[in-house]
Amino acid sequence: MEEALRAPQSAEPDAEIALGRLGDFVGFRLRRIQNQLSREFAQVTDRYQLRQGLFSALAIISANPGLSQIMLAREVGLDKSMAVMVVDELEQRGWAERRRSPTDRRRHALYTTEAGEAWLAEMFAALEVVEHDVLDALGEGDRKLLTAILDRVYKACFRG
Amino acid sequence: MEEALRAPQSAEPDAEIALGRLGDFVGFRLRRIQNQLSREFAQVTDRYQLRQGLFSALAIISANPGLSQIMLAREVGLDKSMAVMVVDELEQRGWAERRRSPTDRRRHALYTTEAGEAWLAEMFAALEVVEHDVLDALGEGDRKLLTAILDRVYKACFRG
DNA sequence: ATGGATTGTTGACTTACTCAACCTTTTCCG
DNA sequence: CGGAAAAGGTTGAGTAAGTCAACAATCCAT
Repeated sequence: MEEALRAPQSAEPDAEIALGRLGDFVGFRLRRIQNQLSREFAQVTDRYQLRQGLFSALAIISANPGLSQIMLAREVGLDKSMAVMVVDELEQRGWAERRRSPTDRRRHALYTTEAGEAWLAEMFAALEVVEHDVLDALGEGDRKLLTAILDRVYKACFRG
Repeated sequence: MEEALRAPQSAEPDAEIALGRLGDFVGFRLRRIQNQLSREFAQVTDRYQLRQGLFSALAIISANPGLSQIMLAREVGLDKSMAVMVVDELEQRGWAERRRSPTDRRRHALYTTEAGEAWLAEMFAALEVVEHDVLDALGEGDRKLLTAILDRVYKACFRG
């Protein structure tokens, strides 16, 4: 980007923008990356015409069959009212279903359908493409290191 | 988390929620953490009654005096119309000002005011408190490692 | 000097999210 | 047992953030 697309009229300090003290903060770097990644991810999901969060919700359901909506909401960091809408849409598309929990009739136990699992596999493949550049830039070792560190950060977020 | 806060009535598989294949993706971990961090950060900024993004915008302006609104927008990942509103509010609060660029009269060159710098210092201090738990959980070494890795990830995001 | 591109601005619109109220069901405890 | 309290789920109103298209002013090129 330093030498490509050289615009004619004005000096373009495009790549030379300084972060200043902002660079000392983890949150800022996280935000930048996550913004960019979710933008690329949105390009994929837009192709499928579905709202964000649908995918991760279904993935969580798939990994934890029978969990309740509140637990789902807590895990993906949404309000319980948002979880309702997400599950609504998952059900409309035939990718997940609510069954009343036999032990606690307040709860809706969530399960994926076969179609849901098939779509999940499709999306996981698409996601791997999105993250491919990132994972390439890191080696195999750094990738594991990153996830390990991120996990510790995550736990610290909720503990502190 | 495993044994603390044992709720009485129902089995709480709170900490035992599996990530499944989702755990293989960097984007998911980033999203969780960033959600949590920005929530804590919002508690700070809410206390000051200001919109999100105001702080990072002013920090960028402070580190790059005279930059244009479009460059600012590009750096913080916003639409140029959003940059207008952010700069509007920064100006209303007397923290930044627009001056017409002498070399290109289309541009607004952005500068911080003294009050803006003072508020920035205040916010940086508040931010350090927010990130304190996170930085504590990581050692000094891991913290530098994390920022280094995140920088490589960021570059990969824009290069690829 | 005419046309095309860039910067900034405005307004309409969409979406994600929060919040408060509510109903049902379960649990707690006297 | 029988209420009080709490949890799960649902709905609807309201808000904040962000996209998008159109526009005026300015700059650059030929």
